[in-house]
Amino acid sequence: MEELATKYSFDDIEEKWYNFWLEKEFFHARKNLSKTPFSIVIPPPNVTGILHMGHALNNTIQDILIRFKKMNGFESLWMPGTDHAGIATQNVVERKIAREGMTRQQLGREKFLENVWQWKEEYGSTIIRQLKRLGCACDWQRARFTMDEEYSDAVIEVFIRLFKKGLIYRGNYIINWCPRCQTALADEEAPHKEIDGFLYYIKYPFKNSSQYLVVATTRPETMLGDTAVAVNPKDLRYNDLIGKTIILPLIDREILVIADDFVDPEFGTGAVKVTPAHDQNDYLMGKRHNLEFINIFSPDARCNELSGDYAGSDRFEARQAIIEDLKERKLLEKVVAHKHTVGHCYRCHTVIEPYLSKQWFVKMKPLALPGIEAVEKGDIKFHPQRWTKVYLNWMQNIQDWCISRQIWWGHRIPAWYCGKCNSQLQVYLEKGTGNNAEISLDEINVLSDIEPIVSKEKPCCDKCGSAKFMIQDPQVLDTWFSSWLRPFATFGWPFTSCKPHALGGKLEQNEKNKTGLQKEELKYFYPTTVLVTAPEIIFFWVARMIIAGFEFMQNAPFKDVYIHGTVRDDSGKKMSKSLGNSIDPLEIIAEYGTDALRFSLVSNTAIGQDVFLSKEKFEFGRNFCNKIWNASRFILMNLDSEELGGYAKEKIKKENLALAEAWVLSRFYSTLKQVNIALDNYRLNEAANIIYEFFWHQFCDWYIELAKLSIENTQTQAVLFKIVEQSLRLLHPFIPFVSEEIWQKFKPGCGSILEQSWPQLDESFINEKLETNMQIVIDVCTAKRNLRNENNYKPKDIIEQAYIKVDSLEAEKVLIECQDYIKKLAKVDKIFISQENIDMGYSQEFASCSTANTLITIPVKIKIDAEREKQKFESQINEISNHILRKDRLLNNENYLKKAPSHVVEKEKQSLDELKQELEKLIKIKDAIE
RNA sequence: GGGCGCGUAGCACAGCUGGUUAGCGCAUCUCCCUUACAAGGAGAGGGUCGUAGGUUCGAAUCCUACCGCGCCCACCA
Repeated sequence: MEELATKYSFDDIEEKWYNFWLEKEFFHARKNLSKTPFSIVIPPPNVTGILHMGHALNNTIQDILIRFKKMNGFESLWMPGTDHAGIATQNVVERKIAREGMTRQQLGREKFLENVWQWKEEYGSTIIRQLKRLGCACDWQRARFTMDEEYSDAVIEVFIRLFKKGLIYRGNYIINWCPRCQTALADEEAPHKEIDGFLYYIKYPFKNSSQYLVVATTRPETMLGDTAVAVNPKDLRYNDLIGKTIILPLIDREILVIADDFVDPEFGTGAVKVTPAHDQNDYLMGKRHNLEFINIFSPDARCNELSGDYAGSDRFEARQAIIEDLKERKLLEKVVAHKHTVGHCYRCHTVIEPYLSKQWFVKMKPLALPGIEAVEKGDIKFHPQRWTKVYLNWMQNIQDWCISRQIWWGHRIPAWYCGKCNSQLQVYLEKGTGNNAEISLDEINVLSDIEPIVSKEKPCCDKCGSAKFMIQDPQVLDTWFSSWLRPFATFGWPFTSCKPHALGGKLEQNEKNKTGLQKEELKYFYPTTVLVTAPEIIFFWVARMIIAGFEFMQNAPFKDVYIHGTVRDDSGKKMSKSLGNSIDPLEIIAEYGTDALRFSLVSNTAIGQDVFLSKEKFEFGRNFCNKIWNASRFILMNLDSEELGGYAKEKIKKENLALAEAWVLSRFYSTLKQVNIALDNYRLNEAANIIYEFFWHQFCDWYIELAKLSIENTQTQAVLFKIVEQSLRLLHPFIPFVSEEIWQKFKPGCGSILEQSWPQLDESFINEKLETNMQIVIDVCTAKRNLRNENNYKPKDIIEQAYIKVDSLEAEKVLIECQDYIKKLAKVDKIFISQENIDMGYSQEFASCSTANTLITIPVKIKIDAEREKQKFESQINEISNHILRKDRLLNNENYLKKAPSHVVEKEKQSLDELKQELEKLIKIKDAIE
């Protein structure tokens, strides 16, 4: 047997086993009708992503479930992949080329996209490599990227289907515009944050009058686009002003005072400036009152030619300038500090500009209905349950989804316009920019007035019949418009990519087979079993996947949704790169090992609760891995290395077992039982902690120590072998690397631990009586150790003998049988066990201590302080008397006896009896001290 | 404005549908380098479970209010 290091070293081991698993294709799942499928679709990381603690937690949870189910005989599929992450990736590449002194506009669409693809090839798999380091058992052969050809087909197909159903439309609305990314954003992509701003009170003078109306606004710069002032019709202060004309300061436009219920008389002055092109509410008011929509900004949020003297200045510069100018004209009444919420771009955090533009939308209300019903009926369950409400609330109030983005990286919208038949597009054709056209936002707005032909391939124009002048819509789709198809698009749905092509219009045979197989696999694995994700993307992704599942597959995409908590630092702040408080999982892996990271993470994660982390917490997992390593090392050292195979076969016969052996087996199987329940209910932390407790504090602390007494014995060896080998299987999903490494030493040449079956629960080993008996032994040992510690005896003060007096024949029997255990664990040479008056034998040469069934005395060479000894027992007596008092009262309570379940009462009675006995015993002992 | 979560030992957390004397880890203190493991072993101390009511035979657990902390959603300019 090779010498093993006394410290577990994870260097080299992790990569070695990961490659081994890959080579053996353990992560690859196939349709297998003899097995039940278990499948998970990974929340696809962005290609720009690097592994952070949130990923580490999310993927560890999934990996545990995947490995657990695989060992339980399921066909376990973990479908991986990455998202193209339109805006995020485009931003990264734009920054990169900016360092080279270029802009994407200078490069042009085609060249820029080449750059992005290049970047993706180079860096896009970073996160995949990192997931591998984490040990993820993903079926990498199936990895799909949202921009893969096959996947893109699904995206386009879905767009076309929804369009044909009338569920995709174009509309002119106020959308969230990010002036930095220069694209529209969905509502979910523009989270509102509270900011400290000001409320500016501005005087709006009436025409031909010295009077004015004061309006309050947080964004004075938008006044350049004002086309009315609104008051509440019920507001008596302003009633007679309705219909009057105001001269809009700075720009000298005549606007009217209108009446609208929207206006809250309580807020500000009760008079609101109305900017229909730059505010959601004002837009609606504009519609109601037929106001003019004046867009004063260009897409980069600079004032445009409609903003008079301010043209060309940035929106925030314009704000300052306008304030100054208003002050100068004595039109600024006052400025008050004011907190309000403002939308921010979820990618670059720039303040959103509400912007009137023509965009593509998905009509969500009808699509959401089956997804609402499924959750209400419980066909899809959230864990923990509370997220159900969050989901339902969003689904029931769902807004139409803005899916067009004015960026280049993404799936291009399959809408076409004929440049020949639409005179507005002539200019555009003349530019000769064709399919890779770079179209400005204004031009997009022009396009939006033209009826498109929606088609995957370039279509022929309805009017002129030619495809020659067809121009494709330059916009791309929201990344989530591809992500929401993941549970089925990853299987090749809708299976159109093997279209008849050049070769005589026939499918090649293997292509045909491939499609057939994919269809069967989709049927087999869909719906997937569980989705594991963070609360942040319930709306972005979870809800939309459910919608897509019902719309395109007529079925929910998964049955369970496990929402885990957010990873926070130990002061409760969300871990993020920008806050600089993140702990890099790769650093932890390097320092403590992957298994330590995983085990620490999981044992710290109560279901659905946020996880608070600090670096020290990872020592917990590391120490445990080391403990497992050393326990295994000890066992290996004592097994016959030539005969390892024999231990595996050795049948353990219950009737021949010594108490400790029977006990540890009983403990093992109850542990297994509890672990199974916990894992079936997604309570991973509980499962981890139960195994931890068993392995360390029962198996190692007690059984291994006792096994040393009979380590030469084959049966002891067989028990050690069995427990450690089976425990490693339980541990494997949590700590795959170290469990494999050690398991291989116990069962060399037997494949992988991952192929082994999960331990079968054999309840016949679970025996309460036996656990009680073992507890007597444990109590005695603990008491003896205690005696020594509490009196602070030095070794020389003690004569290593113990006199144990027991109060029952049964306990006596157990203790006599287990003398050797006590000698070993309590460190005594001689034991005298007797069932006699427990109060006898006090003397100043003996220290004493009582347990539930015994009184233990040990001879010491120094004199016992009788007073102290007496006090010790007195305080015990006090404590027990209090319990007795309480229980007496309880058991004398008629209502209790009537209403409490009988087993509870029985237990209570029994416990009272025991306490009374113990009290009696303690009193006797105390009285004997004198 | 609505919704959700959390306040349990110095710190960070468990405690599942209410039922023994409320637990784990870290930290602290004492002893021990006992030939698997000092990343270890043996022990100890430390909590009126945020506050106040209520329901109940019985409350950390259920209800109500309040006080703190955090998150999410919402068009109050």
